[in-house]
Amino acid sequence: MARKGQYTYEYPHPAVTADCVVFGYDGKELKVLLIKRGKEKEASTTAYVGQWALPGGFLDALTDKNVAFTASRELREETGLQIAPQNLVEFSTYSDIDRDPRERVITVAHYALVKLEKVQADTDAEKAEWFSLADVPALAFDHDSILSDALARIKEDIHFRPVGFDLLPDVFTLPQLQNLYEAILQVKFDRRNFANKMKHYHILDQIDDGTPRHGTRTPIQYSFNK
Amino acid sequence: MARKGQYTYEYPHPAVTADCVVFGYDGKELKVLLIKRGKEKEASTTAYVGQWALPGGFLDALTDKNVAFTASRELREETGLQIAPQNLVEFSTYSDIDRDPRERVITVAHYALVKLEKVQADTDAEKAEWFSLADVPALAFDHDSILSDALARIKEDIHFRPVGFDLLPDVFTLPQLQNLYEAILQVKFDRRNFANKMKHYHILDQIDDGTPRHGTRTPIQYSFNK
DNA sequence: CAAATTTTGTGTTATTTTTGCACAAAGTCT
DNA sequence: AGACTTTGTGCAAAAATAACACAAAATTTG
Repeated sequence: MARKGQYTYEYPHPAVTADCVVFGYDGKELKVLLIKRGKEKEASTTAYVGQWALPGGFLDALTDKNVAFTASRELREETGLQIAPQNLVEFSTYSDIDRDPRERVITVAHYALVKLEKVQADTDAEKAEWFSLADVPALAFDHDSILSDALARIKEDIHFRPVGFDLLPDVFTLPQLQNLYEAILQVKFDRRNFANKMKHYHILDQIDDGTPRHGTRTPIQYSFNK
Repeated sequence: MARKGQYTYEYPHPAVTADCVVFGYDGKELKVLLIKRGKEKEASTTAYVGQWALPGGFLDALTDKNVAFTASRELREETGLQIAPQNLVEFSTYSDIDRDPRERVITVAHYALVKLEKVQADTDAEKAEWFSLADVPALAFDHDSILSDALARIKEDIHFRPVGFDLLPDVFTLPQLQNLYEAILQVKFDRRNFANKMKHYHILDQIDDGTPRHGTRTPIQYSFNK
């Protein structure tokens, strides 16, 4: 462990952290991964003990290649999830002078989209938990703002990037895809128009098309191509 | 002035800076404001001396309310331009471990759009200069990347925010507005379609409509409403 | 186990938005 | 004076979007 007061500078330096808003989708609702603060004994983690917060932590200024790397490393340490730095999308920086009671801390916020089924087993239940958006408690620091900013950002990004790729299982149904869009955008779509639009993009491969169907309740399965 | 080695921390801290990409428009081309490094004697400004760079500087961790405030302050100090923090749009953070040869420096990049005619007189010609995008020289640090990222970001934002508001004079013409869009998006529009679309948004007030016109070369003048 | 309810797939038409295209007059340049 | 450039204007075709109903399979309910 580092000796106290080892690092000195001519001018005051802030601490820099990287936080992660990790979204998953269970087929019904959007979920976000939160950690409970203070269970781990980190010397400097003495604020907001016992409160829920976004996973994240301090940049190691000597070794972390960049803040996305910090975010990835902290996420693994705090939740067990392994998400590569290039899959963490930086969306905003939070730098208000009083946002952390301990010292000046700037945080660079990232979001990530994961296939819940694939990572749920990796989640370290001792420290981390998946919350439905409606059930998210009051969070530490300014993490409420960060979370709502992340949601707003995804609402924009969904128009340009195929968010479904990342959030849905490899095999999924059109109702699932539509439900995901509705969960993110908070709107309702007409089923026929939604299906037509998706077909028009040519990003879906129909998997099971052997059965004769017309009027059925078991939906057709699709996968994304490319 | 601060005594050397006055600020000590248990863990290494990076320096944090805020940089500004300030865009202006002269009616023909997009311009960007650059400064020449090293003319001012700042103790820590010993890298890339003599090179052009984006204006910006170190966060004062003890007094700057947030990084937008830092950006605004440094912009004023380095170029003479006064742009309020809320008019600086943060768009990305640059944190690669070797991006500054002196020490670990994280920079939070902002962009701003200004009416060139209004601010050109304020620009401190000793230190700062407006460059057409085509004439921008190689920049210090990773500022080339920052500039091109800023341009990419504006190309997206122009679809949602009326950037013309900020870049054009209070009174302007449709050809000017179209030329601005073409300069930013690097495409050509049909004059009739462009005019129709703009009219459809109902954001333009026609100023001089007393004269009988049909076929003319002096374009109609408009202003933005609201 | 029968009836009611929910869920799914499918196609056409109307509306809106976007795109492509031509000419005549005013000003500028030579 | 003539040639050239710039500006304003409108309609028609094409594309994208939005509105809309029914029949069969599966599940739930009584």
